[in-house]
Amino acid sequence: MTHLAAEQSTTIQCPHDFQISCGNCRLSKICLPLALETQDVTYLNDIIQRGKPLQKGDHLYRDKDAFSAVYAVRSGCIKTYRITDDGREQVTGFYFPGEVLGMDGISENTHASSAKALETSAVCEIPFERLGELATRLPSLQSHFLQLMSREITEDQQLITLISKNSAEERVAALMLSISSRNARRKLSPSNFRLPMSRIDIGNYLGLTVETVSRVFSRLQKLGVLEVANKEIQINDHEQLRDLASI
Amino acid sequence: MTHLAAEQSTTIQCPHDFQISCGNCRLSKICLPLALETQDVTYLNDIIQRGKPLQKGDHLYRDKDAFSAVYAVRSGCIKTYRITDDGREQVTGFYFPGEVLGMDGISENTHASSAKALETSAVCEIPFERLGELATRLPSLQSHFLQLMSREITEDQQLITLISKNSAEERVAALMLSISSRNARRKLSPSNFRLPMSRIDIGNYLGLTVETVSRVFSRLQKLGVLEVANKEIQINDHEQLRDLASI
DNA sequence: CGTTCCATTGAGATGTGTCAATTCAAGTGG
DNA sequence: CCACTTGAATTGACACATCTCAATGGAACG
Repeated sequence: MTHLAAEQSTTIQCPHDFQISCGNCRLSKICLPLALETQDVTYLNDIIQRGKPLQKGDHLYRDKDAFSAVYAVRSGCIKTYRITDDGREQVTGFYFPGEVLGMDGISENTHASSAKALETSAVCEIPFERLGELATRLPSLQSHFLQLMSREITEDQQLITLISKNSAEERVAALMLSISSRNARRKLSPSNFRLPMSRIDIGNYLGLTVETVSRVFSRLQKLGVLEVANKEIQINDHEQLRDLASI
Repeated sequence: MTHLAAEQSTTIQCPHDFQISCGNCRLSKICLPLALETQDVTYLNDIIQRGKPLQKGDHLYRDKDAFSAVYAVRSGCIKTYRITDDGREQVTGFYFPGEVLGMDGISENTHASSAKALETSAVCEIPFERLGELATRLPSLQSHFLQLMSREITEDQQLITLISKNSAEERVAALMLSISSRNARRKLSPSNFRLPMSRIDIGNYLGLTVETVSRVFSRLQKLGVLEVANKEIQINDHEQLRDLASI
């Protein structure tokens, strides 16, 4: 890809670069630093650890691992999931760059879910102890972190509503719109993107079988709302898609 | 101590009493004060406001109300719900004594759901600003509050899993077990209780229709697992109920 | 003591799941 | 570089759990 080639030739803006700091990160406007003054960002930056990128399939953490940090995605995509008592998987979220995950581990000091990279991904590790200390000194950090957790709650509740009240078509349409707007937030195309997750993951997340997801995509394509070529999605008619999602 | 005893003999500890304090509240062991030292409990107690009990059907707050406080239930039961874009209701939670609600309002400074009393209920109002200030001084309060929010997240994710992976029978069984264990936590009978919510609310919460809920209750009764007399529930066989819930 | 809402039960409709077959994409080793 | 393997995605036919519609019974409350 031309985009990637350009990044590599300059060596500055590689999204997986783990030498980057919060201060010069493209994502700081939508990530944790959001509410902080320039000086305070450096305090936050100082406690953050950046390791080697995760390869596709690597785990960031696993269910029952000791909880020590929350994570901000810098590139790639992470899915979180839990295993039901009878051994099936339930996908609970997809996390894109700028989004923070791992907060479900706080209550029991143990992760309540597992997190796995859907493609090569870089994450910032934010040690929770030190974040807590810092938050007592920086009220705007405390309040922003509470907001993040609260947003996680409202998003989970939206998903509950989506799954329990909406048809297969509406669920898939809603997910496509969600991914589209999260792309827009990162200044990427809201109409053309590559899905990082499989149909299986999509179905699992939305409470549907793979077959149903596949059929819905076919139907939406026949309607001309979007074009699907394996994982490449092109949204042709946002408005109609919103109508179909009843959102 | 003697003074307290005297109080009890005269005005018997009414669960709706709004003169009660965190220090002498029966629920302090499972509620917000949980992690606090005796002295610190009084600080918390000082910022808490207790009003007149809510009557059945009264709203504690409504969707889009300005967010100013979270609430701890002291008696009765509160349901939270949101209205979907097409005007239908989605019940997102039932809150029993000792449980804290309203945290979904933090992210947007506006409540993301409505909260309504299912029966006469008393609540403690905890102004969020002052809780935040207090938390910066009492680390154990900060961490306990974060734990509360984190638990809300994991519970929502459990509900997502329940709705998207389990049959009607499993969902109803799981809810009965949840209510049973929450009763046990408050030293009430885990086998005999009165449901504060209607079948409609149960179905709505679990992503089922009223009719399906009703049929499931009938089936469970026919199996001898529990006895249902309108809202009175008696669990005869916890183990079998757990099996049916696959939990 | 009627009115109203809630709960139960039955019969039939339907959206999604299940099972199965085929095609397609990606990765691997000869 | 090609054959081979493996998993992902699509499509069809059929089954079934739950929904919808409808009727009745029961509880609660003024």
